[in-house]
Amino acid sequence: MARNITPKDENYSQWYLDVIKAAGMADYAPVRGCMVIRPTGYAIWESIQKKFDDAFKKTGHVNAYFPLLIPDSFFKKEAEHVEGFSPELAMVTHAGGEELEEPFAIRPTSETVIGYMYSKWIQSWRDLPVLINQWCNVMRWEKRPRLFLRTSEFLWQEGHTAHATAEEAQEETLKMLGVYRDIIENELAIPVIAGEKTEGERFPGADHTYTCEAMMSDTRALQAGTSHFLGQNFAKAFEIQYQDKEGNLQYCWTSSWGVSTRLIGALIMVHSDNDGLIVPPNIAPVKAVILPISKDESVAANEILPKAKELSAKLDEELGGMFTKVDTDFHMRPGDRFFTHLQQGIPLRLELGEKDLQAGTVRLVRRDTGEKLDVKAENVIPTVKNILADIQANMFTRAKTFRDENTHDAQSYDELKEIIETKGGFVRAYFAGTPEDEVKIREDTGATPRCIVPGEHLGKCFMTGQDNAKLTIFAKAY
RNA sequence: CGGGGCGUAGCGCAGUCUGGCUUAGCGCGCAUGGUUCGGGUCCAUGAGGUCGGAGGUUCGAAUCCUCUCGCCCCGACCA
Repeated sequence: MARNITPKDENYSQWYLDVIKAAGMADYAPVRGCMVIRPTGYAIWESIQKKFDDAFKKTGHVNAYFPLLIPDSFFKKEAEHVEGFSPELAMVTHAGGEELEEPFAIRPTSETVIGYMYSKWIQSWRDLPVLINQWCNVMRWEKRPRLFLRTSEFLWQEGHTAHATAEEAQEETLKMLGVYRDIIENELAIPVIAGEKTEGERFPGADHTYTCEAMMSDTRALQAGTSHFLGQNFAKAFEIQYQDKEGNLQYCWTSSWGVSTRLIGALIMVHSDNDGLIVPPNIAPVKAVILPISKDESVAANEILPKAKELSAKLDEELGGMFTKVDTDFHMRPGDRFFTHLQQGIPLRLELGEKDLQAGTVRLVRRDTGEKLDVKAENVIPTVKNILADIQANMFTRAKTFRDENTHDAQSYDELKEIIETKGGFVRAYFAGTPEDEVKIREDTGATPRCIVPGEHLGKCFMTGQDNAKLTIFAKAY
């Protein structure tokens, strides 16, 4: 058992912070609510970034960059957007030693400035669609920050698209939701429910908001990615207009979608254990670590190390990239070296010691299950490939089983309250209430509607009693 | 912003009530040497502090008083 990590069931929040610290992923910055993402954490972000970026490019998007500072007045152009964001804006009021005539907001999201630019760029139906993404940092002055989950500044991508028709924009919104779902499930091994948000949980300025909703290992919910159909709200606010084939001036239909470094928080809370971080092989910057082990440092360095390097090179070639690492910290005892890699979440450890050399084997140890396996040297490469695939699948299945076991149905409001209070987790119930009802539910139970279950699931609303209410997931959320 | 707590070595803390017995300690970590070595060895030696800051009381302040800065937790808030 790791001695530097508080057990989950003792204090979940502390466990989460301890895992981050033990893995060396992040540290607090001198500015309140801000964090430094350290190399181990940043490598995971780069790995996640690459998966998404490749998928965006495949679906026809291109990257661009818009400025960090946005004129304050831009936030006043879309009524709901103002209301949603002004409380958490950070402003630049002085520059060059003088007070600015108009303060600049540090972007909390870029719909406004991108809308402004799109209105200049888009003239004709021939200019559409515009499919642009940007990777950047944003700032939202949150009252209660939490590493990776809610920091004042965070890294993310925001896609912003403009289309000629509502149908096309809606299709784009759902397509990107699907891309998110695919990557979060198949690469991050986090099962999600990809559904629409209720009115009260909608993005300020959107007509429809969709989410990938995940369950953490304490059964609370986390929004892991969102995609918004913005209708013509921003097009009208920023006059994003084009001439159609008939020569008529039309407003565009826009969408926006984003995932952030919050996904790293999700990764930690879904998969990790009391020994520390666990990263799925598809995301792990280092998929396997090879440890030459010997009582005699010179034997380790001169006799075993070359074999370890050879094995590493072969594996990298077979796995298609630099994905293994050889541990040369011979001055450390094996136990210390094991823990270092364990806590960094490296999926697989290959031990190459004198005993293994004599037996002609390599010992493989899985991070996810702790299972140990002695494999004949000639079978190491195919076995590693199989085990990595198995770890990936196992992590997803394990998370999905956990989520399903902690999902319950409620027929009435009383039942919903009771489940939230006693069992927690996701509660499915038919709901057709107003945003005011959502507030009441939150005040009564602490839970909020996370999303509407996709598909046609209709029934009688537990709150209003009306028919054709949609099956909705309620949970306490981060 | 309301309620509570805390600032002493890189981290976690004791000492503060009852000022002097501390040259400000302890654990972890770190450095060096030895020992050990397949899931966090053991031992020795050592480096590391303007006790958050300013002012005051006193022969004497980490300790008492005043002011001030910051952080954490709970609540409110959080597309």
